[in-house]
Parts: sequence; structure tokens; C-alpha cells
Amino acid sequence: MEDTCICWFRKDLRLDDNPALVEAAKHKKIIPLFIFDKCLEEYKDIGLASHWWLENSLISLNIGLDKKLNILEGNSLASITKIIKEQNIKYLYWNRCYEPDRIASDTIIKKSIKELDVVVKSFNSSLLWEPWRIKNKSGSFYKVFTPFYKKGCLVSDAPRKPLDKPEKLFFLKLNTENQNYHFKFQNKKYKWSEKFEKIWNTSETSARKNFNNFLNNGASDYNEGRNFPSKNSVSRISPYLHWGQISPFRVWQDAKNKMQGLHKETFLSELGWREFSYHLLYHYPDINKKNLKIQFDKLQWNVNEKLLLKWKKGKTGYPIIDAGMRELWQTGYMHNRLRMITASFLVKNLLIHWKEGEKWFWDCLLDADLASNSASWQWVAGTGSDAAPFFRIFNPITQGQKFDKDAIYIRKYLPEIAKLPNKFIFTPWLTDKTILKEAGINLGVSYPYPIIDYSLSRKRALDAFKKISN
DNA sequence: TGAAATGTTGGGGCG
DNA sequence: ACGCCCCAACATTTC
Repeated sequence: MEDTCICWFRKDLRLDDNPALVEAAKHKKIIPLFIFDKCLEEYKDIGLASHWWLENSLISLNIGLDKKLNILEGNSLASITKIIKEQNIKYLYWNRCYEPDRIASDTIIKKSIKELDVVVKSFNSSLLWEPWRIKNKSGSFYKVFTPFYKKGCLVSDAPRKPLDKPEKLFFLKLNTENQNYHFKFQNKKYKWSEKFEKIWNTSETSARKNFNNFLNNGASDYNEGRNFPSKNSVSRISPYLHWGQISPFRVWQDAKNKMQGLHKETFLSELGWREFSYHLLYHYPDINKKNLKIQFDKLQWNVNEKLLLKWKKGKTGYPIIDAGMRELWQTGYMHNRLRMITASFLVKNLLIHWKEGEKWFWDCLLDADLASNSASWQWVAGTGSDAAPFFRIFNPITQGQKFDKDAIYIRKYLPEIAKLPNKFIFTPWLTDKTILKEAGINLGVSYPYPIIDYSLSRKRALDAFKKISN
């Protein structure tokens, strides 16, 4: 077909700062394409929450593309080859992804399609620094965050300026008989995901709106406020970053221009952690499967479905843990402070393998991201590269008292104990029966006793750790 | 981006 | 005034 190209959307579901789209705009017509390819792990094993987000993103993207988005299901190479041959296409563009199997698949696709005498170009739209570019002085990759970020990223080329949406775009929709992707959440109602619709708008416009809202409000208190889950001091843009409704280049630039001092530095370094996770994923492709510190292979993890389930459902008897796990279940999101506290509790106090937690978060988080999720779980567990040491164990009582001292967050997610005064709400099991009664709590019935003794389980974790460390 | 155990210091009460 | 004890506050070490 005369001067028509394919713009293959993947984790860049936006029109703003989209280099592949900018290249595509040089042609007269663009076939916008998305392929749900179950040969790839990210679609085969897609988490439920993430799947909901993806579908809604596709719907909003489709509107931005004048309702011309072609959504296919099947093998990527086969689907693209078919279109290229049927439509006689000469140009194919996409923005890069960094999952190991996606990299392998893209390499094959690029080679095979080029053999059809087609121009194939890939671009960077989701990482500020390509994982293969950042190297230490000995020519190998960084394994510790601070030197990676400060001596690697920050002294390397600054992230490019974000690109504006091309002015003139003409999109083309193929025959509908090819549109064989079946929406899961549109046809059938899922009670669990329905509530997301009230909280989250997945569109590109909302991404920008939410981020600007953060810049104008929470950003001035970010450095301290980010630790307090009841404050509105974090950006909550992670799901948008994952599917690409907002560009990290846009985020980097806006934060640099509008934030100040330590708030800015800390926020930018959090973007740096995202980069570091991808850097680790690139260099340790099985980061979601294997301990990076192999001595942890010897650790005797506790296999206990019952305890695991109570953790998942937020019924551990430790209010701050339960509040975090219920935030996750109810909103598809969890504040970072709570991610650390709840993860520490699973891995160290329950002594359950971090993979179990990683899987649960993968399923429940709207921002589920292979690199960030795996790297962060390994960080908390102490099994990762540049991880928190295993003996760093969060105390769920004092963490609550420090970071939710007025129990605003706890009360929001645990209405059944909301009537307890601040003095007792962190430790219901130590509370006088009359006070419990006044608060309408029948301990063991309306709210559980702790499923594990904190200080004993702490000692058990330290012992287990000592055993493997000699 | 911890917590607990242990060590040290200094002020106040008191004989 | 002095030594002694207690203990809170802070610092250091350990896991």
C-alpha cells in the first residue's frame, strides 16, 4: 500500500513522547497495532489487575487513535507478517521492551521482517538509560544502586527531551475479521475489578493530570511525606509508567523543572530505582525466579498455605499489615512504605518464600512490573543485588506508630477496629477487654489474634539466616 | 528505606 | 558537698 507503515504499540500506550509514532507520522498512513501474544510471558501470565488496566488502556488509546487501533491476539511474528504481506507494507516501527523473552522475540521479528524487504526500526520510549549502556569502569554492569545511579546514569547522557505528539496523523483500521482479541473485563463483570473503575482512570490524559496534581501538591513535601501512607505525597503514577500512558522522559523533565531541593533529588532517584530494576532484569534475566545471592538457596523456607492466605487477605492480626494488604486488594495499589512492611512480614516473620509474595503482588497490583516487582521483592528479602540485609526486620507495631501515628490509614482499611483509641489500635491483642468491648471488638471473631508471635518469629528468622551465612 | 541489645552519659533525688 | 543509685536519653554494636 502506498506509503503506509505499521506502528506497533506495546508498553507505550500513548501519543505523547512516542518516538515510534513520531517516525510513523512521516508516512501518509499509519496502521496502529497491538498484539496480545500468549507466546510472551507478560501476556500468558498477565496478572488480573494488570490485565484490567491493559484493557482499559487499549480502550482509551483507541479513542486517541480515532478508533482505528487494531487489536489482535496471536503470535506476533505471524500476525505482523500476515499484515505486511496482505497490505504490502514497507515500514514497521515500535518502541523497545526489556523483558528477556520479549528481547529474544523482537530480535527474531526484526530479522525476519527485514528479510521481507521491510524497513524495521525500534526506539527507546520507556527507559531513561538503556540497560546495556550503563557500565562501570571495569566494563561490567553495576550491582549496587548508588554508584549505578550517581556514577553511571547521572554522568552519562542526560535523558532526551520528550517529543510532542505529531500534529498530523492518519490512522488505518484493517478488516474487522482480523480483530480477534476478546476483551475479558468488558463482556463479563468481575466484582473484584469493578471497584477499580471508581478509583482509576487509565487514560493518557488522566496520567498527565494526576502527575501534574502531584507536582502542584504532594511534591513540595515529597522527601518526608512519601513515608506516610495517609498523606497524599506520592505520585501514584507507577501503573501509568508501566503501560506507558506517561513517558518517563516527560516525568523526568517535569520533575526536574517543577520540584525543588531534596524533594526533587529523592523523586528523581526513585525513577533511578526503576531504571536500576530494569538494569538488573537485563543482566539477570531470571531475577523473578532465582535468588541473586545464591547462598539463600539453602534457606529453609516455611511452606504454609494457611498463613500465606491470611497474609494475602489481610487477616494477620497486625493492623498495619492488614491495612496494607487490604489497600492492595481493594485498590490495586499499595503505598511503598506498606509494600516494605508487608513484604518484610511475609518473608521474615512468616518465613515464607519471597516468590509467593511476588506472585500475589503480580496478580493484584495495577502497576505489576516484572523488573520492579522482582527486584523489589529480592531487595526486601535480602536475596537481591544491593539488597537490604536479611537482619533488617520491620516491626509491624512500631512501623505503624511511626508512620501512621494517628492510625488514619489503619482505620480507613480496617473499619472493624476503627473505634479503638490510638493508644491501643496498633496492638489489639494487648488491649484490655473492657476497652475492646467499648470499641465493639470481639477479638478472635471480628478481628483476629496475631497469627504469629512477632518477637519469636523475628528470632527464628535471624537463626535461619545465621545458619545459611556460615 | 531497622530493631534490639548493650554501652555511655548526665541530671536529679537522696542519704 | 559528695557519692550513690536510678533512669532517661543518646550512642554504638549486633543481628
